[in-house]
Amino acid sequence: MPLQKIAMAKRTKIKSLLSGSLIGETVTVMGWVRTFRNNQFIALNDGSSLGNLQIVVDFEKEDAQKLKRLTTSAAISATGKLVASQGKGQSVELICETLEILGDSDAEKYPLQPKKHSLEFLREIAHLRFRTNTFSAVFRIRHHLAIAIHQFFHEKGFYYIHSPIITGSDAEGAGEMFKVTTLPLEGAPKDDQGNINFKKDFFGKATNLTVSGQLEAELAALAFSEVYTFGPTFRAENSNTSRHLAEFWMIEPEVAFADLVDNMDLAEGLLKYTIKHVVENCTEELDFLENRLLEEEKQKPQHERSEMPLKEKLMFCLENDFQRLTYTEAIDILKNSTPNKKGKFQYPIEAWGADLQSEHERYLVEKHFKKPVILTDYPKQIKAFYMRLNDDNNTVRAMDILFPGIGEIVGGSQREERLSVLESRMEEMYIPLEEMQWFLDTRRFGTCPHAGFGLGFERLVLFVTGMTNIRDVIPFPRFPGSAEF
RNA sequence: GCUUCCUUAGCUCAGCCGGUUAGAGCAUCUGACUGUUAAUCAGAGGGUCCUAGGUUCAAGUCCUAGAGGGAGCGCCA
Repeated sequence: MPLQKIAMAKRTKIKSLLSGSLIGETVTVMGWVRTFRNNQFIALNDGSSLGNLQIVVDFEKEDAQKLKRLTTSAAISATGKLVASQGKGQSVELICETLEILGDSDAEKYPLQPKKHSLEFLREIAHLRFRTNTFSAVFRIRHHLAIAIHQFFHEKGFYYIHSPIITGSDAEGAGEMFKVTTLPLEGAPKDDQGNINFKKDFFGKATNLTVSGQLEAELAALAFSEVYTFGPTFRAENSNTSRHLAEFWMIEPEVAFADLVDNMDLAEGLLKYTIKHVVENCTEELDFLENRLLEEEKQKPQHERSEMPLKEKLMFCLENDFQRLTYTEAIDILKNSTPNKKGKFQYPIEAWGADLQSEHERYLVEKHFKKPVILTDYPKQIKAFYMRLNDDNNTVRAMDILFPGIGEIVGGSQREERLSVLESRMEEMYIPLEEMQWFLDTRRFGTCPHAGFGLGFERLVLFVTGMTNIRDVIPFPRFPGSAEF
């Protein structure tokens, strides 16, 4: 039967065929050829699962010219009977009755081969890497994590708030911002002082891409009690690491009538809920990624290998409480640690008040406690203006969650709800008060204790998939010098 | 932004102390085989050795600069 006579909607997804319940039925499948072996066996993938469907063609009856077009990544439609497989590698297979090539794929030019490619190479052809097992597993898990996050908050009665992507506030204080303007780069209108006159710009003022939805989420939290945002955020920092992106997705819950302990409980609960969701719903993908990692580890020297396979690492994270301690306690541990005494730290710990470097965080998480760590009550000098000042007048009710291999995955705090304290903190840190009156109104009209945090979505995806470069867990990564596609 | 390593066929890599016509596996193409599992077997084609200078009788190999990439650091999520 020619394709035109089959409604596209009549196709059956490969995932449901692989479950075996449709054995004996005649079905139509559509997908992309992964391999074509022995002039008989097509491994077909349609993205519905990691597994391929084996399609058996009768090369003695089929047109030889058509079979030559069954190249890697050609799109085809096949109709036939689903039967139990005679071969050993799969439980079911489709005995092909009609075969149609929907889209050819020139084998001489197509860059992907049925073999291992380096992640660096695939990053250069990010538009095609969806078609590999590794990236299909990663992005399927990314989807499930996003769904789990919404589900978690919805079940708890949180409302999903859409904070703006273009922001008129330039005092969010979380990093360099990308400017948004329709003014021409050359010959932009100037004011009396010779500065660019943003009154002539599209919005009548200077605007930027948001670096955080937190301040807007606080406005909503002081009406809805419990809200969260989940959207893209942008940082124009020149960060060249495997953990930073210029465009990334962030989850920012904000809760009224909550303190720092509630905040830590919420964050730990969210992380465990979403990881558990993936463990339960993405078994195939986790198995694949775990094996991939094991293969990769074989190439490495002993001391660089990770201590646990992927799934064990996730289960360990689910089954153990995160280690909670104050910054001050952490400094004591670090001061008395072997690497500090032996001068192994590049930045030795000498006095209270120093910001912790990556090497210190890694020591605490990977060597000392060997599990996720929540650090609280940092010196006020190294934290943001909106964090609640403790009675010691020295530390703030901040918390960072540190994960093995990732570092900081969550940063949050109980917010400063006292207007006068907040105003004096803002003055100390040179935050322009006059531009932040809308924010300060929350502290004027029915202020209350509240807390919230930001969770870096890609860092969560990194942890759950075991990938090591953040550019491999977002479809089209943006970072300094690169905005392809 | 800083430190460090890398760049040789479509991909992954070898190429010794600077010395003849730069190699392998996979992929591709041609043929054989026909229940394969990254199929197998035989054969063929495929190179701006990242770019530009320099040293040298001689440079893929040494030096300088630039471009691209990785890892680490800082900023953070």
